[in-house]
Amino acid sequence: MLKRSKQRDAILNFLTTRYDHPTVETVYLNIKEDFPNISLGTVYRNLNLLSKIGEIQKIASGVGPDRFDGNPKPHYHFFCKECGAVLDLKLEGLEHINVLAGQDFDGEIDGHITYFYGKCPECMRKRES
Amino acid sequence: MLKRSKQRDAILNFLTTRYDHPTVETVYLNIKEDFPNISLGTVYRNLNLLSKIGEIQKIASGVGPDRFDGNPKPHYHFFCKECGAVLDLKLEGLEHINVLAGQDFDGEIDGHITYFYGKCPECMRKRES
DNA sequence: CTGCATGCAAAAACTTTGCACCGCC
DNA sequence: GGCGGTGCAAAGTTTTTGCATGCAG
Repeated sequence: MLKRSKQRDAILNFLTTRYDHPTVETVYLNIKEDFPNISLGTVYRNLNLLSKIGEIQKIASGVGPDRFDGNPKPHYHFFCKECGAVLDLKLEGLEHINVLAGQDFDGEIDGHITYFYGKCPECMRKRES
Repeated sequence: MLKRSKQRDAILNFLTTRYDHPTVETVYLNIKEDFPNISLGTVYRNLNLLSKIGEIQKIASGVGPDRFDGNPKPHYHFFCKECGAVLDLKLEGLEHINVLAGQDFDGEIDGHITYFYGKCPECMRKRES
């Protein structure tokens, strides 16, 4: 029932070339270069669809628009408080915190969402100058 | 420069009586009982102000509207995937994960935001029946 | 008085959706 | 040709903001 489309292919393909976790708007503007008639609604629909079927990840920072990650494998993210950049972190899984959280809790802990924040390497460099 | 207002007092006071992390809308409707003329804008302004000065916490789940917590002390939250409830967790600080995250990262890790998700005690009970 | 806070409404920011049409299987 | 996907635009949701007025210090 899932039918392929050039637009969706292009969106997925674009996302795999970017490591800066672009917003919907960024995806839209870039895909538009190849598909001048594509609509924002289509980008939203496909981005949501792709994240639902697990081919990409949606990152909701809570500030500003959602961002998307072409890497579907679980990993952690870092948000720079200075420039707003979103970076991938090299970090082993933190499943053990689920256990900690469950120790004093009567419900069921299925997982967690964590993001780290601070100053990114680039902004550190700027400050030192 | 920070001038007191009855509305803000009422909002802060209301929040300290609630442990279910109400949304702006909920706060608005409740405060309205005592201040029928209060506007949603005022509630937003005060909630944002209070969280900025650290008297309350803003919880951005990424889905639906933000929620607010009258307890300013750092603690972790749990989101129930079934009923949407937001609960406080009894959980010691997880500062050690900041260290882990920083081990392979050239920037500065100042902190993290984590929330856990799963099934809350109440929804567990319902399922068992 | 001075200026922050409020109420009101408009607008901004972000996202979803209804509908007619298009194109793949 | 049937059905999912698209483009377009309208509408939905959540939040912010400009402005005149009100009230605390």
